[in-house]
Amino acid sequence: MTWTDERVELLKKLWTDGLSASQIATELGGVTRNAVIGKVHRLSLSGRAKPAAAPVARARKPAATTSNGRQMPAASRPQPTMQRPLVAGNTALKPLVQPMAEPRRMLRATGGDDVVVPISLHATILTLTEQTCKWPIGDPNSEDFHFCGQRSNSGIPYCEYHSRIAYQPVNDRRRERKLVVGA
DNA sequence: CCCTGATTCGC
DNA sequence: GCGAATCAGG
Repeated sequence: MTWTDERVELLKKLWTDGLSASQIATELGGVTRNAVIGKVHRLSLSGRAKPAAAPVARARKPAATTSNGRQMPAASRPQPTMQRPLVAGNTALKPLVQPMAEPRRMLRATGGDDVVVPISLHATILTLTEQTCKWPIGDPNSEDFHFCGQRSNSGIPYCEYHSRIAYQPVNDRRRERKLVVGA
């Protein structure tokens, strides 16, 4: 993938909007979060709103050699200054995607299994990753719409509970259960 | 373990 | 310039 003007612009927008590098990478497609971060640095738009933040000097690896046989010219490495960083990292000011706190609900299946439905984490489309439950909750047309957001096993789009609903065995004859889903 | 951004350096 | 590897940290 190449960094076209459009992609760079989108990157800038999403980054300043406070999205994480991995989220931006997903949004852009064809790039990893490392690529995004690298580009962000090259564009010099790293510190997302941290006017007076002291630069954080990071010492990397003490090791002198890597598997490639790289040698670190330790003498030429920039030395840490005496400055005491006020804050490390810029994650703190990252704007919350969800301003509204929703009362959490517990739902139960009504079939008698007495299975507890996971608490909704109010995940949005941008919050979802490879291993967050993508079970939709609520009316997609509503502001309140969100996803389950529970951790799911690798490669499985739903959490344990919602997998059961999603992948009900077809052979279980007359096992129909009216399930209260969504909110 | 999942995630976050930061950094280095071979390409 | 690019981004994988690797780091430190939550």
